[in-house]
Amino acid sequence: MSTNIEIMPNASRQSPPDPNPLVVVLAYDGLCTFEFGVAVEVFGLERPEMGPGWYRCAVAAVEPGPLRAAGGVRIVADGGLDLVAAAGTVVVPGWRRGPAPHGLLDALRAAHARGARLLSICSGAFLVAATGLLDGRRATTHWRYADALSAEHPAIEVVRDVLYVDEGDLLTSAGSAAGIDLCLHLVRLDYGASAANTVARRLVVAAHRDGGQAQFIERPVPRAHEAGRFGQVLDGIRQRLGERLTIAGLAARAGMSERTFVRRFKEATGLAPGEWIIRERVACARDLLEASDVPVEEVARLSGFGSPAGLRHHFGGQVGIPPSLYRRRFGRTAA
DNA sequence: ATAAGTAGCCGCCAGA
DNA sequence: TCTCTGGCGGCTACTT
Repeated sequence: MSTNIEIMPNASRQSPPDPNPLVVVLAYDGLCTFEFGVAVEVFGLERPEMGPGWYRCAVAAVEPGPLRAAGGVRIVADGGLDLVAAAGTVVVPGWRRGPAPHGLLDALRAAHARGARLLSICSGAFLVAATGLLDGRRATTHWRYADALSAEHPAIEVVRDVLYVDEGDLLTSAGSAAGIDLCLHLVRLDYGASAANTVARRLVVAAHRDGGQAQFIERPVPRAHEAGRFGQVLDGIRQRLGERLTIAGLAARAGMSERTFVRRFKEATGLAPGEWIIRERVACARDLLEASDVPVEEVARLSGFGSPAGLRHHFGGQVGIPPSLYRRRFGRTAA
Protein backbone atom coordinates (compact mmCIF):
# COMPACT_ATOMS: atom_id res chain seq x y z
CA MET A 1 0.00 0.00 0.00
CA SER A 2 1.26 3.39 -0.87
CA THR A 3 0.22 6.75 0.41
CA ASN A 4 -1.03 9.82 -1.30
CA ILE A 5 1.19 12.08 0.68
CA GLU A 6 4.87 12.17 0.21
CA ILE A 7 6.48 13.67 3.23
CA MET A 8 10.21 13.66 3.50
CA PRO A 9 10.97 12.71 7.06
CA ASN A 10 14.13 14.76 7.08
CA ALA A 11 12.76 17.64 5.08
CA SER A 12 14.37 20.84 6.11
CA ARG A 13 11.40 22.69 7.47
CA GLN A 14 12.77 25.29 9.79
CA SER A 15 9.69 26.04 11.79
CA PRO A 16 10.49 29.51 13.02
CA PRO A 17 8.95 30.53 16.30
CA ASP A 18 7.35 33.45 14.54
CA PRO A 19 6.53 32.26 11.05
CA ASN A 20 5.88 34.86 8.43
CA PRO A 21 2.11 34.70 7.83
CA LEU A 22 2.17 36.57 4.54
CA VAL A 23 0.99 34.37 1.68
CA VAL A 24 1.58 35.88 -1.73
CA VAL A 25 -0.34 34.43 -4.65
CA LEU A 26 1.13 35.08 -8.07
CA ALA A 27 -1.05 36.55 -10.81
CA TYR A 28 -0.03 36.37 -14.44
CA ASP A 29 -1.59 36.92 -17.81
CA GLY A 30 -3.67 33.85 -18.58
CA LEU A 31 -4.18 33.12 -14.89
CA CYS A 32 -5.78 29.79 -13.97
CA THR A 33 -8.81 31.09 -12.14
CA PHE A 34 -9.68 27.92 -10.28
CA GLU A 35 -6.22 27.35 -8.84
CA PHE A 36 -6.01 31.01 -7.95
CA GLY A 37 -9.37 30.74 -6.24
CA VAL A 38 -8.25 27.76 -4.21
CA ALA A 39 -5.33 29.69 -2.77
CA VAL A 40 -7.37 32.78 -2.07
CA GLU A 41 -10.17 30.75 -0.54
CA VAL A 42 -7.88 29.05 1.94
CA PHE A 43 -5.46 31.87 2.71
CA GLY A 44 -7.28 35.04 1.79
CA LEU A 45 -10.72 34.90 3.37
CA GLU A 46 -11.46 36.85 6.50
CA ARG A 47 -11.32 34.41 9.39
CA PRO A 48 -11.65 36.40 12.59
CA GLU A 49 -12.26 33.17 14.51
CA MET A 50 -8.67 32.19 13.79
CA GLY A 51 -7.28 35.09 15.77
CA PRO A 52 -4.82 37.81 14.85
CA GLY A 53 -2.00 35.47 13.83
CA TRP A 54 -3.81 34.07 10.83
CA TYR A 55 -2.42 34.34 7.31
CA ARG A 56 -2.37 37.58 5.46
CA CYS A 57 -2.81 37.20 1.75
CA ALA A 58 -1.73 39.41 -1.14
CA VAL A 59 -1.77 39.05 -4.88
CA ALA A 60 1.42 39.84 -6.77
CA ALA A 61 1.46 40.63 -10.47
CA VAL A 62 4.50 39.02 -11.99
CA GLU A 63 4.43 41.10 -15.16
CA PRO A 64 3.16 44.50 -16.27
CA GLY A 65 0.17 45.11 -18.43
CA PRO A 66 -3.39 43.90 -18.22
CA LEU A 67 -3.61 40.50 -16.60
CA ARG A 68 -6.39 38.44 -18.00
CA ALA A 69 -7.66 35.35 -16.28
CA ALA A 70 -9.55 32.37 -17.57
CA GLY A 71 -13.19 33.30 -17.95
CA GLY A 72 -12.51 36.83 -19.18
CA VAL A 73 -11.75 38.29 -15.76
CA ARG A 74 -9.13 41.00 -15.38
CA ILE A 75 -6.87 41.04 -12.37
CA VAL A 76 -5.78 44.12 -10.48
CA ALA A 77 -3.03 42.93 -8.17
CA ASP A 78 -1.97 44.30 -4.81
CA GLY A 79 1.62 44.73 -5.95
CA GLY A 80 4.45 43.21 -7.88
CA LEU A 81 7.60 41.27 -7.16
CA ASP A 82 8.21 43.41 -4.07
CA LEU A 83 5.47 41.35 -2.43
CA VAL A 84 7.31 38.15 -3.28
CA ALA A 85 10.29 39.58 -1.46
CA ALA A 86 8.20 39.93 1.70
CA ALA A 87 6.34 36.63 1.51
CA GLY A 88 6.51 33.76 3.94
CA THR A 89 4.83 31.55 1.39
CA VAL A 90 4.56 32.05 -2.35
CA VAL A 91 1.74 30.28 -4.17
CA VAL A 92 1.99 29.55 -7.89
CA PRO A 93 -1.61 28.86 -8.93
CA GLY A 94 -1.01 27.04 -12.19
CA TRP A 95 1.26 28.41 -14.83
CA ARG A 96 0.98 29.05 -18.53
CA ARG A 97 3.82 27.27 -20.21
CA GLY A 98 6.59 29.33 -21.68
CA PRO A 99 9.37 31.59 -20.46
CA ALA A 100 9.02 33.31 -17.12
CA PRO A 101 8.74 37.10 -17.11
CA HIS A 102 11.91 39.02 -16.42
CA GLY A 103 13.01 38.94 -12.82
CA LEU A 104 10.45 36.43 -11.62
CA LEU A 105 12.74 33.43 -11.32
CA ASP A 106 15.33 35.47 -9.45
CA ALA A 107 12.64 36.79 -7.14
CA LEU A 108 11.47 33.25 -6.37
CA ARG A 109 15.02 32.03 -5.77
CA ALA A 110 15.70 34.96 -3.47
CA ALA A 111 12.50 34.36 -1.53
CA HIS A 112 13.38 30.71 -1.15
CA ALA A 113 16.92 31.53 -0.09
CA ARG A 114 15.71 33.65 2.81
CA GLY A 115 13.36 30.90 3.97
CA ALA A 116 10.08 31.41 2.13
CA ARG A 117 8.14 28.33 1.07
CA LEU A 118 7.13 27.88 -2.54
CA LEU A 119 3.83 26.12 -3.14
CA SER A 120 2.56 25.18 -6.57
CA ILE A 121 -0.81 23.96 -7.74
CA CYS A 122 -1.24 21.93 -10.90
CA SER A 123 0.94 23.31 -13.73
CA GLY A 124 2.48 25.81 -11.33
CA ALA A 125 5.15 23.19 -10.78
CA PHE A 126 6.67 24.20 -14.11
CA LEU A 127 7.45 27.68 -12.84
CA VAL A 128 9.00 26.37 -9.63
CA ALA A 129 10.93 23.84 -11.72
CA ALA A 130 12.25 26.65 -13.90
CA THR A 131 13.99 28.16 -10.90
CA GLY A 132 16.09 25.00 -10.65
CA LEU A 133 15.21 24.66 -6.98
CA LEU A 134 13.42 21.37 -7.54
CA ASP A 135 16.42 19.67 -9.10
CA GLY A 136 17.25 16.59 -7.10
CA ARG A 137 13.98 16.92 -5.20
CA ARG A 138 10.61 15.28 -5.46
CA ALA A 139 7.64 17.04 -6.99
CA THR A 140 4.29 16.40 -8.58
CA THR A 141 1.92 18.08 -11.00
CA HIS A 142 -1.28 17.36 -12.86
CA TRP A 143 -1.17 13.83 -14.25
CA ARG A 144 -1.51 15.19 -17.77
CA TYR A 145 1.70 17.18 -17.36
CA ALA A 146 3.77 14.65 -15.44
CA ASP A 147 5.55 13.33 -18.51
CA ALA A 148 6.30 16.82 -19.76
CA LEU A 149 7.64 17.95 -16.39
CA SER A 150 9.85 14.93 -16.22
CA ALA A 151 11.11 15.44 -19.78
CA GLU A 152 11.79 19.14 -19.38
CA HIS A 153 13.37 18.77 -15.95
CA PRO A 154 15.02 15.36 -15.77
CA ALA A 155 16.74 16.22 -12.49
CA ILE A 156 13.38 16.35 -10.73
CA GLU A 157 11.98 13.14 -9.33
CA VAL A 158 8.42 13.44 -10.55
CA VAL A 159 6.04 11.58 -8.26
CA ARG A 160 2.85 10.45 -9.90
CA ASP A 161 -0.46 9.42 -8.44
CA VAL A 162 -0.16 11.45 -5.31
CA LEU A 163 -2.19 14.46 -4.30
CA TYR A 164 0.84 16.45 -3.28
CA VAL A 165 4.46 16.26 -2.34
CA ASP A 166 5.77 18.04 0.72
CA GLU A 167 9.47 18.71 0.54
CA GLY A 168 9.33 21.13 3.41
CA ASP A 169 10.30 24.33 1.65
CA LEU A 170 8.97 23.26 -1.74
CA LEU A 171 5.44 21.95 -1.97
CA THR A 172 3.81 20.81 -5.17
CA SER A 173 0.33 19.52 -5.78
CA ALA A 174 -1.35 17.57 -8.53
CA GLY A 175 -4.35 18.61 -10.60
CA SER A 176 -6.48 21.55 -9.66
CA ALA A 177 -8.48 20.27 -6.73
CA ALA A 178 -5.46 18.60 -5.17
CA GLY A 179 -4.35 22.16 -4.50
CA ILE A 180 -7.04 22.27 -1.84
CA ASP A 181 -5.49 19.26 -0.14
CA LEU A 182 -2.07 20.83 -0.21
CA CYS A 183 -3.28 24.19 1.07
CA LEU A 184 -5.13 22.44 3.90
CA HIS A 185 -1.99 20.45 4.59
CA LEU A 186 -0.12 23.70 5.02
CA VAL A 187 -2.79 25.06 7.34
CA ARG A 188 -2.44 21.91 9.42
CA LEU A 189 1.31 22.33 9.64
CA ASP A 190 1.08 25.99 10.52
CA TYR A 191 -1.95 26.11 12.78
CA GLY A 192 -2.83 22.52 13.63
CA ALA A 193 -5.36 19.91 12.63
CA SER A 194 -8.27 21.67 14.25
CA ALA A 195 -7.69 24.82 12.20
CA ALA A 196 -7.40 22.79 9.03
CA ASN A 197 -10.60 21.04 9.97
CA THR A 198 -12.39 24.35 10.38
CA VAL A 199 -11.21 25.63 7.03
CA ALA A 200 -12.16 22.37 5.36
CA ARG A 201 -15.62 22.44 6.83
CA ARG A 202 -16.23 25.95 5.62
CA LEU A 203 -15.04 24.90 2.18
CA VAL A 204 -17.37 21.91 2.42
CA VAL A 205 -14.61 19.55 1.40
CA ALA A 206 -13.42 16.49 3.26
CA ALA A 207 -11.27 17.55 6.13
CA HIS A 208 -7.94 16.21 5.27
CA ARG A 209 -6.75 12.71 6.01
CA ASP A 210 -4.27 12.53 8.77
CA GLY A 211 -2.07 9.85 10.19
CA GLY A 212 0.80 8.41 8.25
CA GLN A 213 -1.25 6.49 5.77
CA ALA A 214 -3.96 8.15 3.83
CA GLN A 215 -6.14 7.61 0.85
CA PHE A 216 -4.15 6.50 -2.11
CA ILE A 217 -5.58 7.06 -5.50
CA GLU A 218 -4.38 4.93 -8.34
CA ARG A 219 -5.35 7.49 -10.87
CA PRO A 220 -6.00 11.05 -9.71
CA VAL A 221 -8.81 11.57 -12.16
CA PRO A 222 -10.84 8.80 -13.73
CA ARG A 223 -10.60 8.60 -17.47
CA ALA A 224 -13.33 10.99 -18.43
CA HIS A 225 -15.28 8.99 -20.95
CA GLU A 226 -15.16 5.83 -18.92
CA ALA A 227 -16.12 7.58 -15.72
CA GLY A 228 -18.95 9.18 -17.64
CA ARG A 229 -20.26 5.86 -18.81
CA PHE A 230 -19.90 4.48 -15.33
CA GLY A 231 -20.94 7.55 -13.42
CA GLN A 232 -24.47 6.41 -12.71
CA VAL A 233 -23.25 3.06 -11.49
CA LEU A 234 -20.85 4.75 -9.08
CA ASP A 235 -23.50 7.17 -7.86
CA GLY A 236 -25.88 4.29 -7.31
CA ILE A 237 -23.32 2.47 -5.20
CA ARG A 238 -22.62 5.58 -3.16
CA GLN A 239 -26.30 5.90 -2.35
CA ARG A 240 -26.44 2.33 -1.14
CA LEU A 241 -23.15 2.14 0.72
CA GLY A 242 -24.90 1.13 3.91
CA GLU A 243 -26.35 -1.96 2.29
CA ARG A 244 -24.65 -5.24 1.68
CA LEU A 245 -23.27 -5.03 -1.83
CA THR A 246 -22.11 -7.96 -3.92
CA ILE A 247 -20.46 -8.12 -7.30
CA ALA A 248 -23.27 -10.36 -8.52
CA GLY A 249 -25.92 -7.86 -7.48
CA LEU A 250 -24.09 -4.84 -8.84
CA ALA A 251 -23.34 -6.55 -12.12
CA ALA A 252 -26.96 -7.56 -12.53
CA ARG A 253 -28.04 -4.02 -11.81
CA ALA A 254 -25.61 -2.71 -14.40
CA GLY A 255 -26.83 -5.27 -16.89
CA MET A 256 -23.59 -7.07 -17.51
CA SER A 257 -21.79 -10.19 -16.43
CA GLU A 258 -19.71 -10.15 -13.28
CA ARG A 259 -16.52 -10.50 -15.24
CA THR A 260 -17.31 -7.58 -17.51
CA PHE A 261 -18.55 -5.49 -14.62
CA VAL A 262 -15.32 -5.91 -12.72
CA ARG A 263 -13.33 -5.16 -15.87
CA ARG A 264 -15.30 -2.00 -16.70
CA PHE A 265 -15.19 -0.88 -13.11
CA LYS A 266 -11.47 -1.11 -12.97
CA GLU A 267 -11.08 0.74 -16.26
CA ALA A 268 -13.30 3.55 -15.01
CA THR A 269 -11.95 4.03 -11.51
CA GLY A 270 -8.54 2.41 -11.48
CA LEU A 271 -9.68 0.20 -8.63
CA ALA A 272 -11.48 -3.10 -8.35
CA PRO A 273 -15.06 -2.72 -7.06
CA GLY A 274 -14.36 -4.11 -3.61
CA GLU A 275 -11.42 -1.85 -3.04
CA TRP A 276 -13.29 1.19 -4.31
CA ILE A 277 -16.30 0.46 -2.13
CA ILE A 278 -14.13 0.11 0.95
CA ARG A 279 -12.58 3.49 0.27
CA GLU A 280 -15.99 5.06 -0.14
CA ARG A 281 -17.13 3.43 3.08
CA VAL A 282 -14.14 4.73 4.97
CA ALA A 283 -14.82 8.20 3.58
CA CYS A 284 -18.44 7.90 4.68
CA ALA A 285 -17.37 6.79 8.15
CA ARG A 286 -14.95 9.68 8.34
CA ASP A 287 -17.71 12.15 7.60
CA LEU A 288 -19.93 10.62 10.25
CA LEU A 289 -17.13 10.67 12.81
CA GLU A 290 -16.37 14.29 12.06
CA ALA A 291 -19.84 15.70 11.79
CA SER A 292 -22.01 13.61 14.11
CA ASP A 293 -22.05 12.04 17.55
CA VAL A 294 -23.33 8.72 16.27
CA PRO A 295 -21.64 5.88 18.20
CA VAL A 296 -18.86 4.06 16.40
CA GLU A 297 -20.95 0.90 16.18
CA GLU A 298 -23.64 2.83 14.37
CA VAL A 299 -21.06 4.53 12.16
CA ALA A 300 -19.89 1.06 11.14
CA ARG A 301 -23.40 0.00 10.29
CA LEU A 302 -24.33 3.18 8.42
CA SER A 303 -21.19 3.14 6.34
CA GLY A 304 -21.75 -0.45 5.36
CA PHE A 305 -19.17 -2.30 7.39
CA GLY A 306 -20.57 -5.51 8.73
CA SER A 307 -19.10 -4.94 12.13
CA PRO A 308 -17.16 -2.38 14.15
CA ALA A 309 -14.17 -4.66 13.77
CA GLY A 310 -14.46 -4.35 10.01
CA LEU A 311 -14.62 -0.58 10.27
CA ARG A 312 -11.59 -0.44 12.53
CA HIS A 313 -9.66 -2.75 10.26
CA HIS A 314 -10.15 -0.69 7.10
CA PHE A 315 -10.22 2.69 8.77
CA GLY A 316 -6.93 2.04 10.47
CA GLY A 317 -5.43 0.78 7.25
CA GLN A 318 -6.37 3.85 5.26
CA VAL A 319 -6.37 6.69 7.73
CA GLY A 320 -3.68 5.41 10.03
CA ILE A 321 -5.53 5.91 13.30
CA PRO A 322 -8.56 4.18 14.81
CA PRO A 323 -12.06 5.68 14.40
CA SER A 324 -12.38 6.67 18.04
CA LEU A 325 -9.12 8.58 18.00
CA TYR A 326 -10.05 10.18 14.71
CA ARG A 327 -13.24 11.49 16.26
CA ARG A 328 -11.38 12.88 19.25
CA ARG A 329 -9.00 14.70 16.96
CA PHE A 330 -11.28 15.87 14.21
CA GLY A 331 -14.82 15.52 15.46
CA ARG A 332 -17.13 18.37 16.38
CA THR A 333 -15.89 18.51 19.92
CA ALA A 334 -12.24 18.24 18.98
CA ALA A 335 -10.10 20.73 20.79
C1' DA B 1 -6.00 -13.26 18.04
C1' DT B 2 -6.66 -16.97 15.04
C1' DA B 3 -8.66 -19.96 11.63
C1' DA B 4 -12.22 -21.62 8.48
C1' DG B 5 -15.36 -20.28 5.23
C1' DT B 6 -16.63 -17.10 1.69
C1' DA B 7 -16.32 -13.55 -1.72
C1' DG B 8 -13.55 -10.96 -4.73
C1' DC B 9 -10.13 -10.47 -8.16
C1' DC B 10 -7.81 -11.51 -12.36
C1' DG B 11 -5.27 -14.28 -15.96
C1' DC B 12 -6.59 -17.18 -19.43
C1' DC B 13 -9.22 -18.68 -23.16
C1' DA B 14 -13.10 -19.54 -26.22
C1' DG B 15 -16.88 -17.59 -28.67
C1' DA B 16 -19.42 -13.66 -30.76
C1' DT C 1 -7.95 -10.43 -37.76
C1' DC C 2 -9.25 -7.46 -34.00
C1' DT C 3 -12.05 -6.32 -30.13
C1' DC C 4 -15.17 -7.30 -26.65
C1' DT C 5 -17.62 -10.43 -23.63
C1' DG C 6 -18.17 -13.79 -20.19
C1' DG C 7 -17.10 -18.38 -17.97
C1' DC C 8 -13.61 -20.92 -15.29
C1' DG C 9 -10.11 -21.82 -11.95
C1' DG C 10 -7.16 -20.62 -8.48
C1' DC C 11 -5.04 -17.37 -5.57
C1' DT C 12 -5.89 -13.54 -2.24
C1' DA C 13 -8.17 -11.07 1.16
C1' DC C 14 -12.08 -10.25 3.91
C1' DT C 15 -15.57 -11.77 7.29
C1' DT C 16 -17.12 -14.04 11.12
